[in-house]
Parts: sequence; structure tokens; C-alpha cells
Amino acid sequence: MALALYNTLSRRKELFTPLHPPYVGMYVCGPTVYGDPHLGHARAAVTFDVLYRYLRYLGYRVRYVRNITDVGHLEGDADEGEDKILKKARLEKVEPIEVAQRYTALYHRAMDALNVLRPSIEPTATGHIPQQIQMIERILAAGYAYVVNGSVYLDVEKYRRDFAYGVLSGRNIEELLAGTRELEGQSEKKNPWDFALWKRAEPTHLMQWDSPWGRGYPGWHIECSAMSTHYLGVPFDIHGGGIDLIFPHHEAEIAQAHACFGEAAHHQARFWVHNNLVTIEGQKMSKSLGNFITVEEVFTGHHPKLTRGYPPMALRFLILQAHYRSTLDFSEEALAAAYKAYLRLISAYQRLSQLVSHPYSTYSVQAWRERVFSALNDDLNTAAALALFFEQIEDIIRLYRNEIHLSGEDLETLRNTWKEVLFDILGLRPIEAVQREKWDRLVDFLVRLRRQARSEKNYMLADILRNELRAVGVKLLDFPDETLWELSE
RNA sequence: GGCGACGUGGCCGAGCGGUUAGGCACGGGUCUGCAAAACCCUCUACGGGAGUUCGAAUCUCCCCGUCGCCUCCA
Repeated sequence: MALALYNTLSRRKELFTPLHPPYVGMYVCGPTVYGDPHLGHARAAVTFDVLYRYLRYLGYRVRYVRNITDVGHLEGDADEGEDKILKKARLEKVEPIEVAQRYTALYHRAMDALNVLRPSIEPTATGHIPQQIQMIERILAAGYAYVVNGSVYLDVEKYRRDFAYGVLSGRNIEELLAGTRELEGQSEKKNPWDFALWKRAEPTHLMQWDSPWGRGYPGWHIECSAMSTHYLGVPFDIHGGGIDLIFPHHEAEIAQAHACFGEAAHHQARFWVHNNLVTIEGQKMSKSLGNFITVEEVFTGHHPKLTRGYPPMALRFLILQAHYRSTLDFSEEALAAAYKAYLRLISAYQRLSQLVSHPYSTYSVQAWRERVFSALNDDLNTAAALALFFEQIEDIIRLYRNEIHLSGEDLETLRNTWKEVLFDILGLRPIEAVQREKWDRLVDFLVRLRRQARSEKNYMLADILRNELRAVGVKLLDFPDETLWELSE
């Protein structure tokens, strides 16, 4: 059993092996912190969280770097447009760093709720200006960039003579040229496909730093190249991000790494892994279409497309139910279905603890466990892995009824697999673990009281108890000889 | 226009030449004081056409449709 990952660079699945076992270096493009974290952020974060967790489970020592972009990305065409963080700062009349800090905090809160582990290192672009400048200097020294009026651009034409450009996205310059909407006379670039490594800042620009080329700020792609290689070396093992970043962002990163480190950069990272997007009714989420949904809105239900709020695990489960390279079409119907499925899964897990072992097993748990891991190994097919758990639920019920049996050892394997895969690897969370014991005893008592009332045909009391229990989220399961209960939400 | 992906039963969603994926919903049943839940059963699909093959949702070709990237974006 070995993990195979789809590598965008080669366009096929490849067996994953780290460059320097047991260490693994993984870099994932994090959010630009100028707005509320949305479903897209959640999907990317959960996707790479699962990869991170699984690599660790497999015994690797993972250094996971995920950046916070707090400067630099422009909106609008080519050279023009406005830094999104600056724009937000102006709108809200606060310092740019206040914008970045606030949305970073919101991002953390949302991802924590989704049980997404924090990366090992979470560097910010503004905190790594020297590293970026140093990289630009090396690129200039190597002759792959030029300076114009205090700005530095990567010379793609020059770069192409020594390296292939467009290997990741499968594009060539001619095609790019055909698709470029050139701004006549406005560009100081030699060629439209050149991109900025450093931009000269106007005096009014709120965020600017000293550099060998004057006051300015870093280009749109350099931060990721600088920070990833700074912390992980060149090349490193895995670079991840959303599929929409393949071009131009990741293509530019590869070019920067080659231009800086030469052929030794080997495309900067050996595995390029990309998660697909979240769509709303078949359309990409965007503010202009008015179908933009934030993570918080899912939790609270405060959105026109939602009739109620859903707990974080419902969203996490929904994301896990699709393969990360497929688009995920979001709707309340799908979310509600995922939530129900998740609750059923957790109930089955809780039932596992009630099973008793037998001298021998009547079926193979090991075979099932291997199928679960081969699903995970097959390019992180979490959807297929989860399906196997639902198939196992039927067996758990039969075990509970003593229709089939498991030896102590196999039962242990079964329990461990559930715990390891569902909670450690997929990062799901069982409902409420805190204060559970006292709560259980209290509920047990009330349930027994209701049973007593029912046996005395005191249905009024029985119904009061049932309604009150339901009001606090306790679901009763009446069986002829006993009453079980579980938390509904 | 270029590059790429996709079209699976009411909805979401695996699938990678030959088993029922799975979930949710619906319907039927068991259970129950009535319920709910749970459990059991049912629903067996693959955009259209042609081809390859003993056999195709899975491969090839054509057509139709959808989406993404080519500008910041997870």
C-alpha cells in the first residue's frame, strides 16, 4: 500500500515518495486576507488538511507551510488596478494591517471550527520582504529579469530560451499572446506575458518598502516562491492550492524558481496538487453573481440560500464526500443530506463501543480495512473511503444483534480503523466529548424514568420527558426491551 | 479563439473493460400507546450517435450541452 497522488505537472497519478524521508515539505497557497473565509477556502483547507493528516499518519515528519497573503495582489487588468487589501482598508478607514489581522483571525476561527489543523509555519508576505528581495536580486543577477522605472519584471522571453514556460498549465506563449488583452501603451513591460517581481510604489501607496530599486512592494507571485523555498528548500515535495491558481500563479512560481535556482529547482516542487472549485448551482462562486457563501453563513444559516444553520462537521463531511479534484456543487439539499449522513456515521461509531467479542470471527475486518486504505491511497479518494464506512454500518448492526461475530482482536481492528480514519485522517469530530459522562448519566436516568412512566401507562409524563429530551437534542430510540438514545444535534 | 475538465437514477456523488458504489430524499414494511428514530426492502442510472470488444458508464470518433482557466481568486 502506497499513496498515489495526481500530479498536475505530469497529468497523472504518481506514487508519492519524499525527497528526504522521513521528512516531507508541503506548501499550500493560503488565503488573501481581505474578506470573510468562504466555501472555497474551506474546501482547499480541508483537502490539504486531509493530505497533511494522512502523511503524518503514514509516519512522515511533515513541515506544512501555508502562507497568509497580506499584500500585493492587485485586482483589475494587468499592471493597473488596486491592491485588494488596500482597497478594503480605504473602504473601512483602517490600516491595511488591521484588515489583514482581522481577516486572518476570521480565517483561523472558521478553519478551527472545521477542525482544520494549523500548519507548521504560517508565514505572511509582509513578514518576508527581505527574502523576496533577495530572490529577485538573484533572478536579476541570473539575467532573467529587468528593471524599469523602479519596477522589476521577469523576462519570460529570456527565460524561455533556457527553460520551458507553461509546463504546468499546458500553455505556450503564442496562445497566451492570442488571449492577452493588451493595454496599449500603458505597459512598461517588454512583453505582455512578463510579470512583475517588484512594483514601484507611488508616494500615496499605503504599503511600501525600501528595495535596491527604490520604494515599492512585491509582485503577485514572488511571495510564494520566496517563502516556500526559504522554509522547505529547492525543490520541495508538495505544492498545493486551488485549481484556479495553476495559471498564472503557479506557472509564475515555477519560472521564478528556475530563474533563481536554475535547473536544480526542478519545477520548485515535485508534486503539484490542486483541488477543484466549489460551485453554486453549477456556477463558480463569485460576488458578482451573488452566490457567494461564507463559512460563517453556513454555520449561522444567515444566507438567502439557506433556511437554517449547519454545524461545521456537516460542511466538512460534504467536502469529504466528493473527490477533491471534482467540482463540488453546493446546495442546502446536499449540505443537509451530508449532515444526516454524518450523524448516522457518528451514531454507528458510538455503537461500536457496545459490541462484544466472540472466540472467532465470521468475516474479515482486515479485508475491509485494506479497502479503506486503498481508497485513501488512490489519490485521496475520501468519497470512496466514506462509502466503505456506510457499508460497514450494516455489519455493525448485525454484530450488535449477534448475527455475525468478531474476535477480540478483529473488533479492536474495527474500532481502531474507525477512529483512525474518521477522526485522525479525515478530521471528523465526534459530537460533544466534553462533560459527556455526567450528561450521559443524567440522560440515562431520564430515559429510565420515561420507560417507567410508559410501563405504568402514564403517557402524559412519558411524552413530557420525550419532548423535553428532544428539545435539548436527545433522540430516543425505542425498542421492545430497552430504549437507546443518541444526540441528534 | 487557445488550454483544460465534465455531463451518472429526484438531489449530491464514487467509478477508470466484466460485481449492487455510497449518502440523502421517495415508496413499502417491521417496531410502537401514538409517534419519532432505528432496522429491513424497493427504486438498478450512466447526454446523443457510430465504432472497438466475447463484454463499455468505463476505450475511439463525431455531435449536443455545461463549467473552469487564459485578469485577482481556494
